[in-house]
Amino acid sequence: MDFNEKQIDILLAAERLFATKGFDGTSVRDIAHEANVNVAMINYYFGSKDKLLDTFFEWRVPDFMINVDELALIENALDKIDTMVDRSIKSMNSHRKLYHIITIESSLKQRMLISAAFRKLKLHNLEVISSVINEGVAQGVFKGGNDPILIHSMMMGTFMNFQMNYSFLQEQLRIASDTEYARYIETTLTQFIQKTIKALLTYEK
Amino acid sequence: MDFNEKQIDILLAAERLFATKGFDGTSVRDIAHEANVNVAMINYYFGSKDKLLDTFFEWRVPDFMINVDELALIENALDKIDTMVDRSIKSMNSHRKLYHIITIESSLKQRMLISAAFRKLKLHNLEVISSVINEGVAQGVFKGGNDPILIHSMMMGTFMNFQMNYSFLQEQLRIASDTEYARYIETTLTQFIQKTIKALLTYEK
DNA sequence: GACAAAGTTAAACAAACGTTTAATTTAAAC
DNA sequence: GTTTAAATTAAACGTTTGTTTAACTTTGTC
Repeated sequence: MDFNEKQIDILLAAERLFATKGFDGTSVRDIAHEANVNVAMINYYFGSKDKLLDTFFEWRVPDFMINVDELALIENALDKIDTMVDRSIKSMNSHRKLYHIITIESSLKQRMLISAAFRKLKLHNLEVISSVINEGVAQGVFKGGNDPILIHSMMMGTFMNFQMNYSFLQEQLRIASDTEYARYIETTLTQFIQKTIKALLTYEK
Repeated sequence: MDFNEKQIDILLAAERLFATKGFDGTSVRDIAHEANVNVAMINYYFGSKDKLLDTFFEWRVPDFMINVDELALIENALDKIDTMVDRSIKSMNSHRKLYHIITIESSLKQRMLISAAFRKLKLHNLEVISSVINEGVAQGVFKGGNDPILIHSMMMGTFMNFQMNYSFLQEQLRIASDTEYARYIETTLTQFIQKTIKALLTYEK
């Protein structure tokens, strides 16, 4: 999975355009123009527009996997939650536009390659969360009876909501720039999700 | 805002197709075929494909507004949260496919009419949540320092995640049918969000 | 420097797109 | 029954779509 300069130009151009116009809303000519290459180069290198999206996702997907090794070093269950959330949000946020596209595309159509890879990713991250929670329950730090699927959904959903309602939230939070918004996600939003999960896992009744 | 039978056929056909294929992924010929009408009827009645989406949204948007009158009758702050969440989820869930499309479309493009109407809707619901929380804080039932925007985002995001990751979650939760999934959202997921908000608002530190 | 392979280009391809036209049918009004 | 407007149709409109072609240039190898 190594690409030459021109291929990377195309992948990055596609990433930018898909994020603002969607997959169907972006033409291969748009991509070619944005990447400063000839239209035919996209089919030459990637086969088709669909395969470009597949390749694109496979290129980025490893970045979204939660690192298990790092978590294994942490003993305290509450700290584990914090680190897990922090790393998850950071990885999604660093490629947030891609994550946006993938979520939309896999929710709309049967994209075999993407759906399969995306499914594996979610399954991995779900298992990591599950084990962190179960460990905390075993230690007596967390209350039982909380479905990890729901907690996982809450984390992913809250983050995604910040992508999908970007302009509304930027206005409401009085955030001027793109970079400040990204920083807000990695600080305030991350802390909110950490607090929410911990509140939930220690909540009586 | 009253439509004849044929117009409603078109709106319903569009709703079904947009939900599965997206707006750009659906052609006016698809819609015409699904609604059993001539292609030209869509432009005849709605002007254009874009205006069809606008009309479509305006047609449904009142259903998504949280009813303030009902909440005013409830005194207990915790009960207010429960009712507010229950009604929000119920309304979104009853038109969940439309909500799916609108979220995607308004996140991708500058759709003036939709964005404006959607913005008003979110603003209304956000204000309702804010007042419920502030009331609870004034009563001493809730801890202060929780931004209503984040709680609102959490609720909407968690719900939306259940739309966007439909097949993954259906598989993980071992839910066989569409109706059972809808029921799960209105029971288990609703309770989870209610619990999460209450845990958050009463959480120490 | 000849040769083969890879890279690159403009042009053309058929198919699908949203929309409009002009002709025809239906419905309502008098 | 005639007239007028609304509804409906098949066909065509000009664009744009993703993809392919065939000619050309660059690059690396012997």
